[in-house]
Amino acid sequence: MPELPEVETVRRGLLPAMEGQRIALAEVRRPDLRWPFPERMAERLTGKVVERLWRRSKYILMELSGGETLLMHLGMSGRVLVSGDPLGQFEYEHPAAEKHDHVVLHMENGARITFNDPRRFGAMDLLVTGQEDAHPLLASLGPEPLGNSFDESYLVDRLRGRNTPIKSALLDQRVVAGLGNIYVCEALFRAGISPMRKAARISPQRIASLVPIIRAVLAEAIAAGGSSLRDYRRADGELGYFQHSFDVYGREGEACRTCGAPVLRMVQSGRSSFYCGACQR
DNA sequence: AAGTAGTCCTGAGTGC
DNA sequence: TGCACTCAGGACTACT
Repeated sequence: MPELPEVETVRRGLLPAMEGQRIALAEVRRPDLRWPFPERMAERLTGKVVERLWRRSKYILMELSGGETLLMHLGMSGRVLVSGDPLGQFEYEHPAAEKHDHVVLHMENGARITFNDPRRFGAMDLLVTGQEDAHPLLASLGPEPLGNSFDESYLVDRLRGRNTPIKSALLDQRVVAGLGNIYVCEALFRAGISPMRKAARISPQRIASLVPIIRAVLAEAIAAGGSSLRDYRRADGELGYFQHSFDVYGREGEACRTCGAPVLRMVQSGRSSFYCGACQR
Protein backbone atom coordinates (compact mmCIF):
# COMPACT_ATOMS: atom_id res chain seq x y z
CA MET A 1 0.00 0.00 0.00
CA PRO A 2 2.64 2.45 -0.88
CA GLU A 3 1.99 6.14 -0.86
CA LEU A 4 4.15 8.35 1.31
CA PRO A 5 2.60 7.36 4.66
CA GLU A 6 2.87 3.65 3.85
CA VAL A 7 6.47 3.97 2.72
CA GLU A 8 7.29 5.89 5.89
CA THR A 9 5.58 3.15 7.90
CA VAL A 10 7.69 0.54 6.14
CA ARG A 11 10.84 2.56 6.85
CA ARG A 12 9.99 2.78 10.53
CA GLY A 13 9.28 -0.94 10.63
CA LEU A 14 12.69 -1.67 9.12
CA LEU A 15 14.66 0.55 11.51
CA PRO A 16 14.93 -1.73 14.55
CA ALA A 17 15.87 -4.73 12.44
CA MET A 18 18.25 -3.02 10.03
CA GLU A 19 19.82 0.23 11.16
CA GLY A 20 23.43 -0.31 12.24
CA GLN A 21 23.12 -3.98 11.31
CA ARG A 22 25.03 -6.01 8.78
CA ILE A 23 23.49 -7.82 5.83
CA ALA A 24 24.87 -11.35 6.18
CA LEU A 25 23.45 -12.49 2.87
CA ALA A 26 21.42 -10.87 0.13
CA GLU A 27 19.30 -13.24 -1.90
CA VAL A 28 18.15 -11.94 -5.28
CA ARG A 29 15.69 -14.36 -6.82
CA ARG A 30 15.02 -12.76 -10.19
CA PRO A 31 16.96 -10.43 -12.49
CA ASP A 32 14.57 -7.49 -12.42
CA LEU A 33 11.46 -5.78 -11.16
CA ARG A 34 10.30 -2.92 -13.35
CA TRP A 35 13.87 -2.56 -14.59
CA PRO A 36 16.85 -4.89 -14.39
CA PHE A 37 18.56 -4.89 -11.03
CA PRO A 38 22.01 -3.28 -10.99
CA GLU A 39 24.98 -5.49 -11.86
CA ARG A 40 25.93 -7.99 -9.15
CA MET A 41 23.40 -6.52 -6.73
CA ALA A 42 23.49 -9.49 -4.36
CA GLU A 43 27.27 -9.33 -4.03
CA ARG A 44 27.23 -5.57 -3.55
CA LEU A 45 24.72 -5.85 -0.69
CA THR A 46 26.14 -8.87 1.08
CA GLY A 47 28.41 -7.98 4.02
CA LYS A 48 27.45 -4.29 4.11
CA VAL A 49 26.27 -2.48 7.23
CA VAL A 50 23.08 -0.42 6.94
CA GLU A 51 24.28 2.91 8.25
CA ARG A 52 21.18 4.98 7.68
CA LEU A 53 17.65 4.31 6.50
CA TRP A 54 15.81 7.30 5.11
CA ARG A 55 13.02 8.22 2.75
CA ARG A 56 12.53 10.63 -0.15
CA SER A 57 9.00 10.79 -1.50
CA LYS A 58 7.91 7.17 -1.98
CA TYR A 59 11.49 5.89 -2.15
CA ILE A 60 13.33 4.19 0.68
CA LEU A 61 17.07 4.78 0.70
CA MET A 62 19.38 2.41 2.49
CA GLU A 63 22.81 3.95 3.01
CA LEU A 64 25.39 1.19 3.19
CA SER A 65 28.98 0.91 4.35
CA GLY A 66 31.34 1.10 1.39
CA GLY A 67 29.81 4.19 -0.19
CA GLU A 68 26.73 2.88 -1.94
CA THR A 69 23.04 3.46 -1.22
CA LEU A 70 20.25 1.06 -2.13
CA LEU A 71 17.23 2.82 -3.62
CA MET A 72 13.90 1.01 -3.35
CA HIS A 73 10.43 1.73 -4.67
CA LEU A 74 7.44 -0.47 -3.88
CA GLY A 75 5.39 0.36 -6.96
CA MET A 76 1.71 -0.47 -6.64
CA SER A 77 1.86 -3.84 -4.96
CA GLY A 78 5.22 -3.98 -3.18
CA ARG A 79 5.37 -5.18 0.42
CA VAL A 80 8.14 -5.61 2.92
CA LEU A 81 7.98 -8.23 5.61
CA VAL A 82 10.22 -8.18 8.66
CA SER A 83 10.52 -11.51 10.42
CA GLY A 84 12.77 -13.15 12.95
CA ASP A 85 13.46 -12.27 16.56
CA PRO A 86 16.94 -10.70 16.73
CA LEU A 87 16.39 -8.48 19.75
CA GLY A 88 13.44 -10.20 21.32
CA GLN A 89 11.25 -7.58 19.66
CA PHE A 90 9.65 -9.61 16.96
CA GLU A 91 7.12 -12.11 18.06
CA TYR A 92 6.95 -14.11 14.88
CA GLU A 93 9.01 -16.83 13.29
CA HIS A 94 10.25 -16.70 9.72
CA PRO A 95 7.34 -17.57 7.43
CA ALA A 96 7.70 -19.93 4.51
CA ALA A 97 8.80 -18.32 1.26
CA GLU A 98 5.92 -17.10 -0.84
CA LYS A 99 5.35 -16.49 -4.49
CA HIS A 100 6.73 -13.10 -5.57
CA ASP A 101 9.30 -12.91 -2.77
CA HIS A 102 11.91 -11.36 -5.06
CA VAL A 103 14.66 -10.16 -2.74
CA VAL A 104 15.48 -11.41 0.75
CA LEU A 105 18.00 -9.76 3.07
CA HIS A 106 19.27 -12.06 5.81
CA MET A 107 20.60 -9.84 8.58
CA GLU A 108 23.49 -10.86 10.79
CA ASN A 109 21.23 -10.28 13.81
CA GLY A 110 18.82 -12.98 12.63
CA ALA A 111 16.18 -10.71 11.15
CA ARG A 112 14.96 -11.40 7.65
CA ILE A 113 13.69 -8.70 5.31
CA THR A 114 11.54 -9.95 2.43
CA PHE A 115 10.49 -7.82 -0.54
CA ASN A 116 7.36 -9.17 -2.19
CA ASP A 117 5.87 -7.51 -5.26
CA PRO A 118 3.34 -9.42 -7.40
CA ARG A 119 2.94 -6.80 -10.10
CA ARG A 120 6.64 -5.95 -10.21
CA PHE A 121 6.08 -2.22 -10.71
CA GLY A 122 8.63 -1.70 -7.96
CA ALA A 123 12.29 -0.93 -8.47
CA MET A 124 15.71 -1.23 -6.87
CA ASP A 125 18.94 0.46 -7.80
CA LEU A 126 22.32 1.21 -6.29
CA LEU A 127 23.73 4.73 -6.36
CA VAL A 128 26.80 6.48 -5.02
CA THR A 129 25.99 7.84 -1.57
CA GLY A 130 25.82 11.61 -1.72
CA GLN A 131 24.71 11.68 -5.33
CA GLU A 132 21.04 10.97 -4.66
CA ASP A 133 19.85 14.18 -6.29
CA ALA A 134 21.48 13.16 -9.56
CA HIS A 135 19.61 9.87 -9.77
CA PRO A 136 17.05 9.95 -12.60
CA LEU A 137 14.25 8.76 -10.35
CA LEU A 138 14.89 11.45 -7.75
CA ALA A 139 16.21 14.37 -9.79
CA SER A 140 12.94 16.07 -10.67
CA LEU A 141 10.96 15.37 -7.52
CA GLY A 142 9.23 18.33 -5.90
CA PRO A 143 9.48 19.19 -2.20
CA GLU A 144 8.58 16.83 0.59
CA PRO A 145 5.03 17.66 1.66
CA LEU A 146 5.99 17.43 5.33
CA GLY A 147 9.15 19.51 4.88
CA ASN A 148 9.69 23.24 5.32
CA SER A 149 10.01 24.14 1.65
CA PHE A 150 6.46 23.00 0.94
CA ASP A 151 4.49 26.04 2.01
CA GLU A 152 1.57 28.16 0.89
CA SER A 153 3.51 30.54 -1.34
CA TYR A 154 5.34 27.66 -3.03
CA LEU A 155 2.14 25.83 -3.95
CA VAL A 156 0.35 28.96 -5.11
CA ASP A 157 3.32 29.87 -7.34
CA ARG A 158 3.76 26.36 -8.64
CA LEU A 159 0.13 25.96 -9.68
CA ARG A 160 -0.42 29.46 -11.02
CA GLY A 161 -1.76 29.31 -14.56
CA ARG A 162 -1.86 25.54 -14.73
CA ASN A 163 -4.67 24.42 -16.92
CA THR A 164 -4.76 20.87 -15.60
CA PRO A 165 -7.30 19.56 -13.07
CA ILE A 166 -6.11 20.03 -9.49
CA LYS A 167 -6.26 16.25 -9.05
CA SER A 168 -3.65 15.71 -11.78
CA ALA A 169 -1.52 18.59 -10.54
CA LEU A 170 -1.28 17.13 -7.04
CA LEU A 171 -0.45 13.69 -8.41
CA ASP A 172 2.43 15.26 -10.37
CA GLN A 173 5.51 14.32 -8.34
CA ARG A 174 7.35 17.40 -9.63
CA VAL A 175 4.82 19.63 -7.85
CA VAL A 176 4.90 17.82 -4.53
CA ALA A 177 6.54 14.45 -3.91
CA GLY A 178 4.82 11.51 -2.33
CA LEU A 179 1.10 12.03 -2.82
CA GLY A 180 -0.84 9.28 -4.56
CA ASN A 181 -4.43 8.70 -5.54
CA ILE A 182 -5.79 8.07 -2.05
CA TYR A 183 -4.36 11.07 -0.27
CA VAL A 184 -5.08 13.48 -3.09
CA CYS A 185 -8.73 12.43 -2.99
CA GLU A 186 -8.83 12.82 0.78
CA ALA A 187 -7.07 16.19 0.81
CA LEU A 188 -9.35 17.62 -1.88
CA PHE A 189 -12.40 16.49 0.08
CA ARG A 190 -11.17 18.21 3.23
CA ALA A 191 -10.41 21.36 1.23
CA GLY A 192 -13.85 21.32 -0.41
CA ILE A 193 -12.28 21.48 -3.87
CA SER A 194 -13.60 19.45 -6.80
CA PRO A 195 -10.96 17.15 -8.30
CA MET A 196 -12.04 18.29 -11.77
CA ARG A 197 -11.48 21.99 -11.16
CA LYS A 198 -8.59 23.44 -13.14
CA ALA A 199 -5.77 24.56 -10.88
CA ALA A 200 -5.72 27.98 -12.55
CA ARG A 201 -9.37 28.51 -11.60
CA ILE A 202 -8.92 28.04 -7.87
CA SER A 203 -8.31 31.11 -5.74
CA PRO A 204 -4.86 31.47 -4.12
CA GLN A 205 -6.53 31.29 -0.73
CA ARG A 206 -8.05 27.91 -1.49
CA ILE A 207 -4.80 26.61 -3.01
CA ALA A 208 -3.00 27.77 0.13
CA SER A 209 -5.51 25.95 2.31
CA LEU A 210 -4.40 22.69 0.72
CA VAL A 211 -0.96 22.91 2.34
CA PRO A 212 -1.95 22.39 5.99
CA ILE A 213 -4.63 19.91 4.87
CA ILE A 214 -2.14 17.78 2.93
CA ARG A 215 0.23 17.83 5.88
CA ALA A 216 -2.55 16.83 8.27
CA VAL A 217 -3.85 13.99 6.12
CA LEU A 218 -0.35 12.54 5.72
CA ALA A 219 0.54 13.01 9.38
CA GLU A 220 -2.65 11.28 10.50
CA ALA A 221 -2.05 8.42 8.10
CA ILE A 222 1.52 7.98 9.28
CA ALA A 223 0.33 7.96 12.88
CA ALA A 224 -2.26 5.30 12.03
CA GLY A 225 0.25 3.25 10.07
CA GLY A 226 2.74 3.43 12.87
CA SER A 227 0.18 2.11 15.29
CA SER A 228 -0.25 -1.00 13.17
CA LEU A 229 3.34 -2.17 12.87
CA ARG A 230 2.47 -5.19 14.92
CA ASP A 231 -0.11 -6.10 12.30
CA TYR A 232 2.49 -5.60 9.66
CA ARG A 233 4.92 -7.99 11.34
CA ARG A 234 2.07 -10.39 11.52
CA ALA A 235 2.27 -10.26 7.74
CA ASP A 236 -1.46 -10.22 7.19
CA GLY A 237 -1.05 -7.81 4.32
CA GLU A 238 -2.93 -4.98 5.96
CA LEU A 239 -1.01 -1.78 6.51
CA GLY A 240 -2.32 0.68 9.03
CA TYR A 241 -5.73 1.65 10.22
CA PHE A 242 -6.09 4.80 8.19
CA GLN A 243 -8.23 3.13 5.55
CA HIS A 244 -11.00 3.11 8.14
CA SER A 245 -10.75 6.90 8.27
CA PHE A 246 -11.21 7.61 4.58
CA ASP A 247 -13.84 10.26 3.91
CA VAL A 248 -14.22 9.52 0.21
CA TYR A 249 -11.64 7.08 -1.16
CA GLY A 250 -13.28 3.75 -2.01
CA ARG A 251 -16.65 4.97 -0.69
CA GLU A 252 -18.59 5.35 -3.94
CA GLY A 253 -22.32 5.36 -3.21
CA GLU A 254 -21.87 5.68 0.52
CA ALA A 255 -23.01 8.79 2.39
CA CYS A 256 -20.74 11.81 2.60
CA ARG A 257 -19.76 12.16 6.24
CA THR A 258 -20.45 15.90 6.06
CA CYS A 259 -23.69 16.27 4.10
CA GLY A 260 -25.02 12.76 3.56
CA ALA A 261 -25.04 12.94 -0.23
CA PRO A 262 -23.69 9.84 -1.96
CA VAL A 263 -19.95 9.85 -2.64
CA LEU A 264 -19.30 9.93 -6.40
CA ARG A 265 -16.59 8.37 -8.51
CA MET A 266 -15.24 9.45 -11.85
CA VAL A 267 -12.19 8.48 -13.86
CA GLN A 268 -9.56 11.13 -14.54
CA SER A 269 -6.64 10.14 -16.75
CA GLY A 270 -7.25 6.52 -15.94
CA ARG A 271 -7.43 6.94 -12.17
CA SER A 272 -10.56 6.92 -10.01
CA SER A 273 -11.44 10.15 -8.25
CA PHE A 274 -13.81 9.90 -5.31
CA TYR A 275 -15.55 13.06 -4.20
CA CYS A 276 -18.70 14.62 -2.81
CA GLY A 277 -20.52 16.55 -5.52
CA ALA A 278 -22.18 18.74 -2.92
CA CYS A 279 -19.26 19.57 -0.63
CA GLN A 280 -16.56 19.89 -3.27
CA ARG A 281 -16.75 22.74 -5.77
C1' DA B 1 5.70 23.28 -22.83
C1' DA B 2 1.83 21.16 -21.02
C1' DG B 3 -1.49 17.89 -20.85
C1' DT B 4 -3.19 13.18 -21.75
C1' DA B 5 -3.31 8.21 -23.23
C1' DG B 6 -1.03 3.85 -23.21
C1' DT B 7 1.93 0.83 -20.95
C1' DC B 8 4.28 -2.53 -17.79
C1' DC B 9 2.33 -7.01 -14.52
C1' DT B 10 -0.44 -10.09 -11.46
C1' DG B 11 -4.28 -10.96 -8.50
C1' DA B 12 -8.79 -10.07 -6.39
C1' DG B 13 -13.42 -9.42 -7.04
C1' DT B 14 -17.81 -9.67 -9.69
C1' DG B 15 -21.33 -11.29 -12.75
C1' DC B 16 -23.01 -14.81 -15.79
C1' DT C 1 -16.54 -24.49 -11.00
C1' DG C 2 -15.14 -21.89 -14.87
C1' DC C 3 -14.71 -18.04 -17.66
C1' DA C 4 -14.63 -13.16 -19.04
C1' DC C 5 -14.26 -8.89 -17.50
C1' DT C 6 -13.01 -4.79 -14.48
C1' DC C 7 -10.16 -2.73 -11.34
C1' DA C 8 -6.01 -1.69 -8.31
C1' DG C 9 -2.11 2.38 -3.90
C1' DG C 10 2.82 4.22 -9.58
C1' DA C 11 5.09 6.54 -12.93
C1' DC C 12 7.69 6.18 -17.40
C1' DT C 13 7.24 6.94 -22.40
C1' DA C 14 5.21 8.62 -26.40
C1' DC C 15 1.87 11.08 -28.37
C1' DT C 16 -1.10 15.68 -29.46
